[in-house]
Amino acid sequence: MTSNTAGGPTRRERMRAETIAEIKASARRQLQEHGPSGISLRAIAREVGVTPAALYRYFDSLDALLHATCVDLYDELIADTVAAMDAHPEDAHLERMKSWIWAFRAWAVGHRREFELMISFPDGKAAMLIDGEQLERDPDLLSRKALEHSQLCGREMAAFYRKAERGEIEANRPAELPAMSEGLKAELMEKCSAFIVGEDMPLAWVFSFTSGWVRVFGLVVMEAFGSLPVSENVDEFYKTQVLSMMHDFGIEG
Amino acid sequence: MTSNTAGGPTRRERMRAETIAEIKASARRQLQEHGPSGISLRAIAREVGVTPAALYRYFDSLDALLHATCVDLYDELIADTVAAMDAHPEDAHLERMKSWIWAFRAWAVGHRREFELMISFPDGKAAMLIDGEQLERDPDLLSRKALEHSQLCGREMAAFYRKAERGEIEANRPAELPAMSEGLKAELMEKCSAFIVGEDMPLAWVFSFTSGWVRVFGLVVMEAFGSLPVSENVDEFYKTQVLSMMHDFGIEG
DNA sequence: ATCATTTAGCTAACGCCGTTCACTCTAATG
DNA sequence: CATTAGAGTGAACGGCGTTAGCTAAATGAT
Repeated sequence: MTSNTAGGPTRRERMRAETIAEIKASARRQLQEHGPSGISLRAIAREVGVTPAALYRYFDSLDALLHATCVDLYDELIADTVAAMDAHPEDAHLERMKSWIWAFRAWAVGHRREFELMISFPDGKAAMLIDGEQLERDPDLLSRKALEHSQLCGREMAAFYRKAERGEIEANRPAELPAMSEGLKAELMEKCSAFIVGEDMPLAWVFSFTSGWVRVFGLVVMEAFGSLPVSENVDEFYKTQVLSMMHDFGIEG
Repeated sequence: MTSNTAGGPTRRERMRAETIAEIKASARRQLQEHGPSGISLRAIAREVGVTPAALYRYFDSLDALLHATCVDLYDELIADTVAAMDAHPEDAHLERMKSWIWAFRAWAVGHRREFELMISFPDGKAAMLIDGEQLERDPDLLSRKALEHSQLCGREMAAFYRKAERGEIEANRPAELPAMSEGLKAELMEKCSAFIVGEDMPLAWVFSFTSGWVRVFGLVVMEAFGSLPVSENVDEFYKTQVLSMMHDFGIEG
């Protein structure tokens, strides 16, 4: 057996978990100080007080450690976002969506180095079948985490739509939908059923949601990487952008 | 004297330029194959057929080489964009702006690795005064290149506005402007006078232009980094986004 | 044509880096 | 208590960016 009589984690397991946490913390520190490419296995070992080789008992490679760090960062972003959203009542969907945006922005700008790592971490494919045996590093885990993050907003959107449909809140029809092929319509509906789990909103809502998602992403990336053409009044600029997006949904205020 | 009697470049200068080109080409190849962090000075030296140390006769450091490469990439992007825009007559501002978007997108998606380098290259500050002597690496050169790129679009926008103002083309007032402080208004006008050189457009146009710029940037980054929620019908999705942006300017079609 | 100077390139070395392998010691297991 | 699995070590390999000192060739001036 791998666990003791009490069923809890073994002493060894606790020690191991603690070491892993220490390693990750050190990696994180280096990430913040020297950027994604400045993370050094040997430096981590030095900081943890251990031989470089010892780290291989915990991670298959530096890449694996980076991947794990990346996953942690997503979890952190998601936790922060959830906390921000939960500052508003469950049915204040609009406010919760705004909080989602603000939390995303705050996190990305406050953790530029981390955000850089998350955005540019080599996608999929990197992990493949080797001798028919699946690697530990799940290629899609990161995409799934990113999806999980966006779903936080998608869910609110869906709930908002439902309420509007029932006439419980004021919302006009989203702005006029551009003409598009059946193919694009289908793909939008399909891909966005991933964002907005189990709900089917009309195409106009899905389209506006996707457009908004692109706009927010653009804002956040530009600000984090320093190419936003507004710097002193960024907060307010975001607000005007949010207003403009809400307008697309036929919502004012 | 450093040049011969004919006034043209010396034999040595020609050789030197050729070698530099060779080095850059090799760096570029490695960038495409192994990504920004996979560029190795020693590998370049190997490929060029020279000792690693020899490269220091041409670039102060690997970082300097990367910086130079980055500048070249911007020039390439700008050249491509200009060529695409020039496929339309000088006064077809709308078409030229669309071409700008398409060229940007095509370049970024067709050169993901390069785009990654350009976006994440450490900004400013890196180059500072050393012993009161300016370094060769100009910290703002990259920002200026990025500006140059966006100005290509800004100029068309300004020209379009001028024509619309003169009543030579149909264009309604841009959509209603969200309320904003004098501070933001001033900053928008100021920062965007950088995009739209020498012209002063009304705030509503400047705001819509900036919003559109953010949207395009979001689209391009998301597609290049694989987080765009549309994949099969991307072309068409871009078109709908462009239509939606044009709508913000009060333009249909 | 000769000499001095500039310049491109070399070799060798330094101190980093990620990774592997064989080994030891210690702590948990049966 | 004997066995075993796990954590850790030390040494090595090849690769990296960078520096210093040297050589030889091309250049420019006399």
